[in-house]
Amino acid sequence: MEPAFPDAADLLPLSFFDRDPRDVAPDLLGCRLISHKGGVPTGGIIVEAEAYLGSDDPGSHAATRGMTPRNAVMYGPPGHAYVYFTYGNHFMLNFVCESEGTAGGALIRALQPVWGIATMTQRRSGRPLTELASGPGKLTAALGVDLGDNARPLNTRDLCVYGADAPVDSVGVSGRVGLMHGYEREYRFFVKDNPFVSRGRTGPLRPKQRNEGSPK
DNA sequence: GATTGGATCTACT
DNA sequence: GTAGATCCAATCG
Repeated sequence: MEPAFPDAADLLPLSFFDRDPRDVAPDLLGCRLISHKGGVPTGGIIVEAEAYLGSDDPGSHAATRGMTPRNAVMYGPPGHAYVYFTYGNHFMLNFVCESEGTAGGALIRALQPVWGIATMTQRRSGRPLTELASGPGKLTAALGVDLGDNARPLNTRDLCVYGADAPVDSVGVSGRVGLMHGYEREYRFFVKDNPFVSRGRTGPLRPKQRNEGSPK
């Protein structure tokens, strides 16, 4: 059955995020993320996260061109959700870190489903448990997170983060996934021996060669 | 107006 | 298991 629901007293204070993302990301492992979309609590344990810095990080949105309307949230106060649309179909969920005025965030890449599994399974078209949230786009779909959650504080009923119930067994570190620049930096943290961690890269990373004739 | 960007999904070997 | 196509928005010139 489902483990006990986290107590409100376990909510992470927003100050938890007011520091370097490289410290926040590993600390998020084992923490519990829960959403209340449609009145149904869904969520689980964070098992994979990546750190993104500000202007000094080539893999960050903030590095490309400073602040833009899209990534402005990353410069805002810590402890807020930074949700952004990509791939035309998928969302990415980040937690804003660092003090207001400094860009920084932790990207949540994988979740171990715990609460509302039935609902999440429906949202994921009946996929097996291990694939409900084993990826950034998958996990937002499972939780029902969308652009409406952008800039939302992480201590509200709709979306909140609780501290770790128990320390994680073993934390692994590796290079980040899916980046064309800055991927060599080892800012990716995950729980070792956990089947819910995303596989990282599978297919070729850069198709690059598109439109080979194929007139239409 | 044109190009870039990255994860997921589906089909096939 | 592997490979390729898809898809929408933001950014750039």
